[in-house]
Amino acid sequence: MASKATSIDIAYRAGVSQSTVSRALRNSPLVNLETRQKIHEIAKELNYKVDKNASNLRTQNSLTLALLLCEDPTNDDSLINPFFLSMLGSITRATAQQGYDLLVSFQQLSSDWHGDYEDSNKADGIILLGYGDYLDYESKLEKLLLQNTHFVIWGAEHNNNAVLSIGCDNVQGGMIATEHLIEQGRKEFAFLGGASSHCPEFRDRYLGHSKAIKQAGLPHSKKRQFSAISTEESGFDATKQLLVSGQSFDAIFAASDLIAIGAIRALNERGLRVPEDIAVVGYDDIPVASFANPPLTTVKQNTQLAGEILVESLLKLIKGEEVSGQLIPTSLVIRGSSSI
Amino acid sequence: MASKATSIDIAYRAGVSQSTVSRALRNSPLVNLETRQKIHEIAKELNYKVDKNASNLRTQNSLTLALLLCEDPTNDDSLINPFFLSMLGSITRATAQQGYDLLVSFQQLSSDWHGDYEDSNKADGIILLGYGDYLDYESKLEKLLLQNTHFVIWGAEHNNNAVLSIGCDNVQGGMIATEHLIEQGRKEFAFLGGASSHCPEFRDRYLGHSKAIKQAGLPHSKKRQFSAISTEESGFDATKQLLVSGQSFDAIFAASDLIAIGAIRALNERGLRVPEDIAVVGYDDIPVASFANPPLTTVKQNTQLAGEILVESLLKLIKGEEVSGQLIPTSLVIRGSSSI
DNA sequence: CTGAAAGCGCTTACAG
DNA sequence: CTGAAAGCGCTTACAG
Repeated sequence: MASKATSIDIAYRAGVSQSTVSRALRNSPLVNLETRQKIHEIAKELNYKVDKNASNLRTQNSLTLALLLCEDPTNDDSLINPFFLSMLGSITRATAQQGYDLLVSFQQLSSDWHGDYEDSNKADGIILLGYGDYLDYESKLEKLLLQNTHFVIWGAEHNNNAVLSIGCDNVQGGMIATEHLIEQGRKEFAFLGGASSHCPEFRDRYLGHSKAIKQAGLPHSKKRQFSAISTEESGFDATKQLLVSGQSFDAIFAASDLIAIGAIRALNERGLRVPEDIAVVGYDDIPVASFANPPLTTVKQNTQLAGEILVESLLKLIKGEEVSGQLIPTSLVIRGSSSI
Repeated sequence: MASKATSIDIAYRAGVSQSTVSRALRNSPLVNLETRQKIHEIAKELNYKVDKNASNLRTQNSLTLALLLCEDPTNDDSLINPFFLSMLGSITRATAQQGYDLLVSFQQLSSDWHGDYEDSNKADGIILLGYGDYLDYESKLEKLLLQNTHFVIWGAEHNNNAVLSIGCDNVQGGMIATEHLIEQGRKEFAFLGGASSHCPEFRDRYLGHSKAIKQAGLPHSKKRQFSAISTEESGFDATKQLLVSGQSFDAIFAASDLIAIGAIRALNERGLRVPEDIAVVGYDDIPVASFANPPLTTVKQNTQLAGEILVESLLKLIKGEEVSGQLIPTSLVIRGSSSI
């Protein structure tokens, strides 16, 4: 094939200088309207597209964002948390809307990616998504800050104020889930999910959960909290532990839908019916939730909005505008697993 | 912050020329080992990363692939077919393994993306994924070919041999699903999914389905085929139509899991039990499948392998090596929806 | 083994 | 409103 057209080819055909072509294509008002139109026509004819590498090199920005999905290495290789997949969708859309491209990468928490994307001018900023162990994260984030990398992270608020984090209001989510269970007349609540600072999102859900119980004047016991990571298996195992613990309970609030689905399986195996014997509420509203048996009541995070805010905030950060972290409110989706 | 380090900064500190730095960083054996090591050290110290825009501009390639997900505009904005999401995961991984970056974009079939990525030198090649109407596609693909764009598409074989397509063997998939139903003693089969050339993947599944029935010497009737697109709603509607059609049937083979799940819902509403009254088999093995009620028997596509082959094929194409389309075999995952 | 130099294709002050 | 020119940060023939 003929090699790709350049702005010089266009200049030649239009009988103007290359600078004028460049201006015209960027719709500079400096260029005579007629000339501009003619140049646009020729560009279309030649199927010309501005070379991104050249223009980025010149302007020193890339109009590209990088999305790093940090997977928990404990997870199966082929399984990405469906919640993140949904976020990925909304981020892709939001990025495109702003006229940026999106570079996507899955990273093990262990790998050495800090700032790689921005340093090599591949991206103007980075969005970090991940449910990994929070504390392992810390040092990497520090390094990113040190390098003045532009980044936003999805999740709980950060101890370090310099880190811009956007997340759903997990405390509020834990509250509305638990309040709903209380309204259903439940009295003894188990919580499945890590409640330590290793996973602040789960911890905050637990905090909201506890708060709702106390506000209702019901007895709260830490003994009914069982750690789990966000997989069906882990939820299954945690529920087994709960069952053998001898703790009595009539409701489970799981820190994620996958945990909740594992819990339902464990309950069923034990001959317990959901919701008649035990009400179950999950978190995330992943696609599977509505197809679970029974359909899962769950706390929905507005991924559409979250993606938009994440992208907008990052762009503001890049442009040097004022930005602050945001908490996005959650809502409860009531299905069969919690109400008879 | 200090502005980003360049190869000149390194050259200055190392007391060599910038060309030598460039060579050393690319590990050229031309450069003295000692010098090379020193340069690498300094680079690390300065947190230097080769500027991608500059090097890409110079070498005229981008070490980037673009993934275009073409969504059916009929779909809800926020819902991406879970099968594609799984493909996205495997493609991301395969791309990274080959040392390439991945640009991801969701496109409406209607938008004017042809070759945009490659023309602007943002990517060396394009992977197309999508369940859209096949025929609408045609003209775009022709254009891509005309522009000598490097691309692979996921899906059925193409009429136009010049188009490199990688896909699972849909005929074989349709066969193993149906053979399984026959083994279960079923005799009258309904097929849910479009069987026209608008959607060759579904059509091929239908072909395999029909073939298996004929091979078993069982009666085959086109009247038991009902069109559906890959959504739960469409599966629900198609099953309603099937039910009012008066056709008798004891098994349903759905062209996708989402269709199958919709079918099960429609059957249940009608008071029919799965699998006792009607056996159901789906296609894709999306995450939801194992959580369906009953768990869905389905044809599994090896997305891991598919992603790898897609990426490898595209890279070969880019490098000008010999490539040809491939059919990836499928396997059957037997669950409760088809066997009692 | 190393350096000086050209050039990838743009954008944008500067001069007119 | 337009053009000539510099320069973004690399890679790589060319010459030594």
